[in-house]
Amino acid sequence: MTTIDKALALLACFTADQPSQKLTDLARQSGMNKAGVFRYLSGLVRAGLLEQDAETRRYRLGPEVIRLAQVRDSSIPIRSWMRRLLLQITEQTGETCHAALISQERLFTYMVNDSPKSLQVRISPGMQLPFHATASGQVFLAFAADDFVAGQLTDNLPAFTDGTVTDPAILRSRLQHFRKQGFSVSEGGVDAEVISVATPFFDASALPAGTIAIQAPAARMTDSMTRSFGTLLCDIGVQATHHYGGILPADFPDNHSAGVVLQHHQTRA
Amino acid sequence: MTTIDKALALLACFTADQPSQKLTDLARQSGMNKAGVFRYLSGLVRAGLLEQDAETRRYRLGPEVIRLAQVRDSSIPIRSWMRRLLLQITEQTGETCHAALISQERLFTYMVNDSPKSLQVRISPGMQLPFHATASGQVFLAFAADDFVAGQLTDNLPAFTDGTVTDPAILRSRLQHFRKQGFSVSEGGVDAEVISVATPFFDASALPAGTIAIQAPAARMTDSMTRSFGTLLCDIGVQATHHYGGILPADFPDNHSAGVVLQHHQTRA
DNA sequence: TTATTTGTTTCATTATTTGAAATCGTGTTT
DNA sequence: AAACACGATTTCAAATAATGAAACAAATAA
Repeated sequence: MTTIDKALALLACFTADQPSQKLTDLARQSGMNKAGVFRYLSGLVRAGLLEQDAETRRYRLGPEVIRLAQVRDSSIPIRSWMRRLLLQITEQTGETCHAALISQERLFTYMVNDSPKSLQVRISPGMQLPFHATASGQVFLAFAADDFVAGQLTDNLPAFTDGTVTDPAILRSRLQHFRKQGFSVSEGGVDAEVISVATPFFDASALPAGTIAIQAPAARMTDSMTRSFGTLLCDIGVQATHHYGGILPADFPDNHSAGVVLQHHQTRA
Repeated sequence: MTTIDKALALLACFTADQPSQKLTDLARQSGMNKAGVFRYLSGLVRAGLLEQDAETRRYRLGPEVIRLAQVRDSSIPIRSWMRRLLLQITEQTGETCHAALISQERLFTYMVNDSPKSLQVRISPGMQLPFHATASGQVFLAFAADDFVAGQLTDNLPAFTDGTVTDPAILRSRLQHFRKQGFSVSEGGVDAEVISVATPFFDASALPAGTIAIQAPAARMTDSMTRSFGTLLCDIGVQATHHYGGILPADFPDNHSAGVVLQHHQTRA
């Protein structure tokens, strides 16, 4: 492990749940020597990736990460078309929706579009989505590489509600189904009383780059609604893939024409 | 210079003008050995801060910078209130406006709100603003620390148009004036035919954290309009400072103009 | 006050970085 | 097809920076 890896591993410790950290905690969390962590953090501060609160001495992400994100979006724009797609979803469904992106094997919410009508979901950008307990995570796995899935669907998955499925075997069989239909439906995985429907969009290797999901209170959902939400999302996912410069996997369902159900050949397990 | 400094110096090479780079260019640009640059870049790729185009082998910023920016915004939110302020400005003035932030001694555009009426300015987020040639840069310097100003107002400043002022002495006297009135006005510094008006907002040390600016075609601007734009911006800057958790410098002009609606441009244009 | 915790610096030892040159890989020219 | 050109990647002994235990400093708790 190089010096750079060790220094940058500290960056990964900053999450929406823990947006600012003490030196001692970072040292414990990363298992590195306190003096070394101090030197790494100093370097990250010099580069503007972190900044240190003058009074509490706590570290938090610095303004340079904003600049870098802007630069990335200027060459690989996602923000503008994703916003348009999410607005479109909420317009057609009236429900809250969000987009998530993958980075370093973590799926995090990137953009949220709140439903005008209800005060339902408390999703905020930057949060990490557990793969096994969210519609987004599950549909991501459904189209991910096998070894990636194996790395995620371990034993001892945490349960967030009574309804969280933690059995890898059951999850795997659901993933197969989600892959066939192109979208996932998940009820009460993290939040009881909430149904989520999600679909992936793909990168140039036909691997999922992120997901787009609708979240609605379970009370007002019916099976036919989840189906039409799923169909809508698949269509949106195809558009997102196109904007992203990606390609669809060969077996991604193409139910673009409303109501027309095509016969699918099972091309891959 | 530590290994980390050298590795992270490469990150700073990625700008809106050069969002993707070849290894050889990065080596030349940074003055480092090609083999070392390769190792650094590999580390940055492993951390997700960069990614490498599979076919062109060029490096560009990776998805992790987006996650980090989201996390930063979740603990120090700027996006939501800044958007509201910019909308407010365009609503009251009808002109394009933008916000810029400082990072690593570079001022870059963070958010742009385009005027509904015209196709004027081609500012895009992530671009670096030269301090001496933009209204934003100048008003930033007007409130910046002396040694920072000294570092920026060197001899041999580049001229972008015939109207760009490059004489440090002249610039310094303008800064004094801008500091007194709380906003800057700059005509044709980068773009001929464009007038900019800008004001800073401040961090917890009463140093400028960024700027907010209006840009309009020179043709339809009058002195009284620039004055009222400036007054509006000062008010917005005070609000931004408050949202940002900063404090105003003691001499920041407090011209209470609340309620003044800027309508004259509509009757003239 | 003294004890305790947390952040920062020191310094001899150790392991990593370094960079010129060789190699690989791909696309281009003869 | 062979030779060439160009940039990316790997190698390896020499050079240098990283390491971490312990000392120190500064803030906080008892």
